[in-house]
Amino acid sequence: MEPNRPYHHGNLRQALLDQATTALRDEGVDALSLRELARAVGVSHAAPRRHFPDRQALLDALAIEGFERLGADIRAAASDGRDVDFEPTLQRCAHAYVTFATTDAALLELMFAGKHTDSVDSAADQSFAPILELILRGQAEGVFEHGDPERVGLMLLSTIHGIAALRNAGMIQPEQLDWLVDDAIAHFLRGSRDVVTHGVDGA
Amino acid sequence: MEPNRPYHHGNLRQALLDQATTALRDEGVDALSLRELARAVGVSHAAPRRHFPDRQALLDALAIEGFERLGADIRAAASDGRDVDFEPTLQRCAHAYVTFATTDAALLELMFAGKHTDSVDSAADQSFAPILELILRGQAEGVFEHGDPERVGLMLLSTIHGIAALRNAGMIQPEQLDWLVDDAIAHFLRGSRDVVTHGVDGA
DNA sequence: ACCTGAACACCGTTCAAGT
DNA sequence: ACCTGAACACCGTTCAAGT
Repeated sequence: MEPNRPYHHGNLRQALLDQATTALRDEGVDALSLRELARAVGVSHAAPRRHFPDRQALLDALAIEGFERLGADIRAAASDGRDVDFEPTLQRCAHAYVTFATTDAALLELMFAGKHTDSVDSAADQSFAPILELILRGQAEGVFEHGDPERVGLMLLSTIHGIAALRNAGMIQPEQLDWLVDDAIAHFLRGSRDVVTHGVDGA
Repeated sequence: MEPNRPYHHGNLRQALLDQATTALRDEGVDALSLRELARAVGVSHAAPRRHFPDRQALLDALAIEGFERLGADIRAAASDGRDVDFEPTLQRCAHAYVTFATTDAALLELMFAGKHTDSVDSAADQSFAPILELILRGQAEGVFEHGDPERVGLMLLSTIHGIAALRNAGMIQPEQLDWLVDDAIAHFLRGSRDVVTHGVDGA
């Protein structure tokens, strides 16, 4: 829309990332080619190189954007009803995670592929921070399982992530999804009946 | 070694699968090319097509072999001490799962990629059968969490798989792995209280 | 039945050259 | 600084042809 941009874009980098995000959702990782991205954006096949030295750099950037969006989704779910009960807040966060994970399954795989650089790792830490905060709050209120928050957080994350992964693998059916997430949350709460052991009662 | 085999192999299919398994472990999925496989096995680049119509067919076959091996590993862990306590048996199974998953991280991704055919799904079901059996036994003995075994099984599987996935993504450190798995198991047991707190020393 | 060899379309990556 | 266009090596897939 501007008159004097160099060739085609003021911001080729973001245009490529946006196009890649769509293509990733529609076609999967394997179908994601730098050449086709360049074509779709209207630029020569060598142009992306200025912004992403190789294909992996593009994938890393996508993963970082993914973690940022995931973190924002979780944060939104957490602050949505900060003034109310702990359990539904935690549930909203978990469902936000699973919704993200199932909506952008290919992106999720990318984010957890583990081939990425340090910058991706720190983006991941950022996105999980609100979960840790929530756990601390739950422990302070006495409704969440005790123990080292770091480890309990990894445990909760593992469970929710595992549910999402099994769903994306087709091993969990859509109808089971919400149930399982709520069960998983209940597993980590103190005092809400028969979840693990059966909690509260003395002995 | 035989004198009169057609060109190079009596069993090209298995030779390709074996080579692929090694390459997968050493180089990852992206580096897995049919042409290089054919080369490594000493056959023309078009030869694999008789056995695997396309690349995905090879990946599916690898996934099936993976599930068979995983199932065998779990079954071995389960029957290793069938006559002793339930908890250590379950722990051995879970550790077998995680060991498999972290040793063959790329293969695990393939197995849970979800793009595969029905034959892969049934192989997956087969490999998880011993877990379900074990849960039934644990419930009968009254030491394992109650509830629909199908759902509790998915829950347990999600948790263990999630731990393995986060480990492969680099978000869980090697030293934390065993701890987390044992904690996860304890989470599903009845009567062994306050699992994730600090366990060993008296209250 | 099983494999070969050439061919096609596509890709990631590189680099001299343009503006 | 940012992009183009040609070039290179590699790949998956196809198919007529060999044994």
